[in-house]
Amino acid sequence: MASPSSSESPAAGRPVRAHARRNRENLLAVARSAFATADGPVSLEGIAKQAGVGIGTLYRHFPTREALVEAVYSAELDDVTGCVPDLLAEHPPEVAMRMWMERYGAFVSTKRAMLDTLRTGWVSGRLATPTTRERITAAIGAILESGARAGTLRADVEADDVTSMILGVFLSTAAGDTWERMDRLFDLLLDALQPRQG
Amino acid sequence: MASPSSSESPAAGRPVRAHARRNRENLLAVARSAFATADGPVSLEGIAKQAGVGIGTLYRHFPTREALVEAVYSAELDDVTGCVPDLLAEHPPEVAMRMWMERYGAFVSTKRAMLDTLRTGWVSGRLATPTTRERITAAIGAILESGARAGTLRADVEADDVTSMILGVFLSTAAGDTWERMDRLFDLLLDALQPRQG
DNA sequence: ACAGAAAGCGGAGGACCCTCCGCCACGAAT
DNA sequence: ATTCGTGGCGGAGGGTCCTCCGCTTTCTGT
Repeated sequence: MASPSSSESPAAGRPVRAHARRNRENLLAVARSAFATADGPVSLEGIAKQAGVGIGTLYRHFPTREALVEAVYSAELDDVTGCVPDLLAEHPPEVAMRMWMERYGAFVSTKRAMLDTLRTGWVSGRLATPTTRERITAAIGAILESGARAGTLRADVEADDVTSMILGVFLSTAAGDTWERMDRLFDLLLDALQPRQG
Repeated sequence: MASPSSSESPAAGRPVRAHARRNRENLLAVARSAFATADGPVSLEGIAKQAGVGIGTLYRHFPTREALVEAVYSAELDDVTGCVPDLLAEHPPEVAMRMWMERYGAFVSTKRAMLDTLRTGWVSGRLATPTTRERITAAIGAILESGARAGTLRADVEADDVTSMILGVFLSTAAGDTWERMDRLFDLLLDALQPRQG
């Protein structure tokens, strides 16, 4: 459009075509806002239309609803996993763990509309997850390890199991309940992570 | 069809019409088998067709997918809740609790195809649940109370929170994982139910 | 510059979801 | 036995999901 040959970004990732990349990002942006705003179910055809592309294009970039949702979810996850070092620097591990749960919970609360899709994707393994879940598990693993060294969190728990439990809390909690209830469940979970006296 | 006047059951529940009742039961039976057998998603239109009724009839009896699923689920739940007294009679409460989780888990494993629908219904409150969930919570409550009296389970936990956690374990567990993983998660949960030493 | 290849696009199409409404037949009342 | 009211029935219809395929646009080689 502008210059004669290639002005877009010659040595970028996979999408060679410039427009393709743009479409993808556009789609992602529209989807993010749609999922964040929507109360009820979100129509993919609506997202495509709003992004000014055909439904086929949407499905080319994100082969399943799950893929799209995960892409949106994943894009904002860095804030959540990134704050672990800070938390660990400022608080003892067992406190950091609790605070991080809270943090993650707040994040997920804004993603209610995606939860079902995410669950399905994770549980079915259809979301070949070297992606999201492992990042979460890594964050938890870091806190856990730190707590194990300090002796304030038990050392014999797999981080991925804790991921499951936290995820379980989200999944079994309604959008209306939110605060108190989720807090109690997290407290319960944290009790389970105390070092065994035996 | 057989006798001239009313041979069906004159003073039964709501459905006055004999055929209506039969349709309902038929639908339920087909649905049960469909959900139990199916790998992928289950088509309601398929169920209706297989039961020899129109889709409208299915929706008349079960206004939403959730209602149908819950009806199927609920029908078999008595075995699970009913075994609590036996368990408590033969084992100390904390052991009974663990065994019951296992029992419930085995039951749910055969209901994977319904899980998403059930979750949505429960969490959204659309399934005005004087029904299923409360029966589960009552069962848990019984064990919990017995454990509190014996001093082997903590007394300061709400039964409904335990329901949530167990449900969470189911929801965050894949059909493939099943055994080991669910066991570990239940162990974790049980640790959280130990009496606090503080 | 030009032509050929193939990446990328859009939307028609088949399946399913749930709603809505006109018709049937069951059963009661006469 | 006949008639009437109404509970119950079936399926058409509008919306969404995802797949598939023919056309367009961009890039590459000469």
